[in-house]
Amino acid sequence: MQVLSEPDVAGLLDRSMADVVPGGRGLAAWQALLRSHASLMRQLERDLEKETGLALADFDVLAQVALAGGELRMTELADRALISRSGMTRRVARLVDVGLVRRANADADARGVVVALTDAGVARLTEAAPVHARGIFDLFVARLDDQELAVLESALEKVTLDCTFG
Amino acid sequence: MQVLSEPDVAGLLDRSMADVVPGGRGLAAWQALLRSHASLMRQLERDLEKETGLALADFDVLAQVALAGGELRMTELADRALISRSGMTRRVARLVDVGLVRRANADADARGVVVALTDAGVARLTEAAPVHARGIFDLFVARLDDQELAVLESALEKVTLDCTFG
DNA sequence: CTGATATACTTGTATGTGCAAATACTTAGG
DNA sequence: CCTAAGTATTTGCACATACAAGTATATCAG
Repeated sequence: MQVLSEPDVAGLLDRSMADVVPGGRGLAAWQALLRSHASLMRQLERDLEKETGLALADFDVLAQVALAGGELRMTELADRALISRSGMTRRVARLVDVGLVRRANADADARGVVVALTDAGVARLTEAAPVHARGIFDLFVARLDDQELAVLESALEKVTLDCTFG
Repeated sequence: MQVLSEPDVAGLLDRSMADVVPGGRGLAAWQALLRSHASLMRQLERDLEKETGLALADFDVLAQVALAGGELRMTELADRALISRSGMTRRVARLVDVGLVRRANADADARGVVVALTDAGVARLTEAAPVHARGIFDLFVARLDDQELAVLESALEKVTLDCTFG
């Protein structure tokens, strides 16, 4: 069935892209980035949830606080976890409810809040970290050689923007 | 302030990782993947929304339908857009409301639905595609050389899983 | 033809998200 | 001091999402 007003819908995108991106160069890499990220995150999320009952988003908060040495301000936490400040407010609220994290006033700034791990949070993180590490290793690191990892790291850093949002 | 029950929270993760991932090999690449993806998606989403009023998620539906030659089944569309089937049901419903897409019964399967672009959808896609293509080019393709793009493509394909969900 | 099982899609439900506005505090200027 | 502008965080809101269960159709064994 030919529709006269849409003579070549299939080529529409190809042509638009080709006009802007010479030869479609790099588009396959871009799509590989989208697909790999989506599938890896999905799998890691599922595995972690199933084996530890912890959502990846929540694990990330615990991990970032630990990596920072035990406590972090909300804004810094949001930046490192790559989500909005308001999103972090709610995540932390949930984690406080569950008792994995506690909030305290920042020493020198009455506006500020510092988030720290509770003992239960440390215990939970200690239990979950190896599971997640294992997942990253099996699904990502182990499938790539040193050169690929090195190129990935440097190339992906080149295309990383520092757009905070809020 | 030393807390005896948490002697070295900072090292907790490093040690967990090191136990599983020898030498922390590849972790920097993993983090670069997370950061680059988050920042790029955010920026592309903002730019497209600002310049065309179209959400990236909606653009993606139009683009996938066009790439497929004009029409696609729901399940196939969900797979290609990397979201759940139920999510796609709602996305398409929104796009139908706005008039960018139409639904029809699949020819040989009364359970099936095919999604196709309306004239307005084609027009909108034609307008938005160059904007998005330009964004991908400026933020991603142009910052990398041919070898980096080639390694990215092949390496990221190696770590892509085919985990559909629903 | 019939019942069992599989597939395509949608809906109920709970939850997570970002933006913009609101709140509370801080800092700089006069 | 005291006001204006800036910063840290939280809420109102609207919306997007996934999972599980539900509905409708298809397929296949006997």
